[in-house]
Amino acid sequence: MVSLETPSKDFIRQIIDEDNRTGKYDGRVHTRFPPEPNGFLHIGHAKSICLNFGIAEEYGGKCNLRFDDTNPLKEEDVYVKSMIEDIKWLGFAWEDRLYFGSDYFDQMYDYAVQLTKDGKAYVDEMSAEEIREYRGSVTRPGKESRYRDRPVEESLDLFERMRAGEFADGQMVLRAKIDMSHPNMNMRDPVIYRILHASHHNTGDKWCVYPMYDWAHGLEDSIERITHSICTLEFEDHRPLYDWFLEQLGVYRPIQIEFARLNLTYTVMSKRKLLELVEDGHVNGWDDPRLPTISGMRRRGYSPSAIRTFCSRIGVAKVHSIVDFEFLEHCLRDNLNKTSPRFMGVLNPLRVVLENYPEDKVEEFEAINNPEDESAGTRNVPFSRVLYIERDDFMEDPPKKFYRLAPGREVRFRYAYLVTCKEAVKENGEVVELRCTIDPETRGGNAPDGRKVKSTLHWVSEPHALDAKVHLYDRLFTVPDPLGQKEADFKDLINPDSLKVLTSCKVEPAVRNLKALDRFQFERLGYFCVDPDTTEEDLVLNRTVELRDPWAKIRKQQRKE
RNA sequence: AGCCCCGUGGUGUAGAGGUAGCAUCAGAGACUCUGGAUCUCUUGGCGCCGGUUCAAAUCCGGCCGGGGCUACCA
Repeated sequence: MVSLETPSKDFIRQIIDEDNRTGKYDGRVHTRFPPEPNGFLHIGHAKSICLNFGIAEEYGGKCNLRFDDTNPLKEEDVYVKSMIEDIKWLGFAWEDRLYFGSDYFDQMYDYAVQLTKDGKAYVDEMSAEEIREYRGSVTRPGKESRYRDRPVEESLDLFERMRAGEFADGQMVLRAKIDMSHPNMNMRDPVIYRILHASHHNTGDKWCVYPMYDWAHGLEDSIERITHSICTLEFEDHRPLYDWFLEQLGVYRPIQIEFARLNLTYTVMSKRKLLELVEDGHVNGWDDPRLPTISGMRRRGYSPSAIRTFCSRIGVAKVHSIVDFEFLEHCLRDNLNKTSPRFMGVLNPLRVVLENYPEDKVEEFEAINNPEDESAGTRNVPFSRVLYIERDDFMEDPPKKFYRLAPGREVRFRYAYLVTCKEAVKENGEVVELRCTIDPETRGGNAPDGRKVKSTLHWVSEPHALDAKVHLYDRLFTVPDPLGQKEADFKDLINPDSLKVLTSCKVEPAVRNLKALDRFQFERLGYFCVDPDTTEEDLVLNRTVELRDPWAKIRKQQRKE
């Protein structure tokens, strides 16, 4: 019986529940993630990875990592390596189940021979153009090839010689014999083997005939005894063929289930478009932090956990959809808030001199590393007469709702003192320095008389400050759907401010202890991570995402008014 | 034009004949040594028409709308 309190499940998990209930696969759940190693993994793949590995985990089943490498012209080992790194980083394990479609080339070939023997496949010598012509169109039935009814023995002989390398690329192909007038184009005698005199990243020069996707994929699933073969919507029309092949061969049959791929606003997800951005130099490589690639997101400072949470919370369905970028950022902040140590850093420094603070005095204040995690402990931050604060934290002529520093106003310097601004020193009309005083009674940040201040600012002590270069990243495109614009090429819609480089940032000394890719928060600014390009001399930081910032919104509105 | 898939707040999803829920976004407020976090509240939705039924987001029919399919790619 079905439990009364069935938690909400997506349609795929509902199918699996039903299959488990009826014992279709004896209660086994075995999935696979089958990328073609011809590019880099992106957040869209992460959805599929989380789905396949996630389902296996939930049902106490297994998930294979299988590289679908049936086209030697496009596939390379470097992609295999990067994909393995990315999937591991996301936190999934396939134990000893790392497979390649090419592992099964012998079996696939044998099955093709069997199909031919059964009179259900034939060698066609028509050219690619002719085959295309004969296929007909979506509204017009196709025509049968003149080679379609050649004797089985002849096809067998030709196929054997195709494999032996007697023929040139494109000279002939092996085709399934199905139905040239089938309303589903995929069933109009699909090609299952083609000649390709190309070296394969795994099998080298052993083969010069390679199986097509439709032939290979179902067999790979069948050989691995996959139960639920989960793929994206564009393979829906291929399912009848998937089933047909396995049925004709009389072999084990998984079921194919299709779901909608992930789309995100303000970015592009197709491998081809990403490649274009990389090759044309619009971004700096596949791991550019502006890209939705796993490697780019890793370098940007995304956590595996945030990505996994996102993938599970967006759900799975068959409707085409575009998820708001803001939702990804929400999942990111939610995770980073709980896990990131805090530091103070000033992006656009403004010098502050505390006139009543002794010249050579240095104090240390204890700062909380993570208010969300007591076990993160505390650290000491040095304080002295000359400090830097954020330029944005001071206004000579503050508008309504600006709570920060202004002439005559008192604010708190985090963990330190209440500070009052006495004067703004200007050069050529620009504020270059603030002269301020502290209230010595407020050491630690609280006034004995109980008076309150409206805001707390972060600061960095000038003599102790570390210099840093900071990359500020913003969305890659200026519009939510860069590919949906009729009149414009998506590359013309790239946000010119997607990357800003700040070179004179000042950060507290404790940041020195961080390693490449370490994630942290600069209080009041956002989440950052250490860029791998960081050296002993040059500290390079990447801004992952800003903190939610109500003041920025107010400011924006005020400017409009 | 043929075949296949899909229509629930702005966005992403739940619902399986009986009070349309959750999340995000947006707006308002409380709290705060991060204008962060947290907490409270508010706006907003079943594509359309008909049928079945005491009762339809749900079942049936028609329409409208969106997407996919004509590689020796995957």
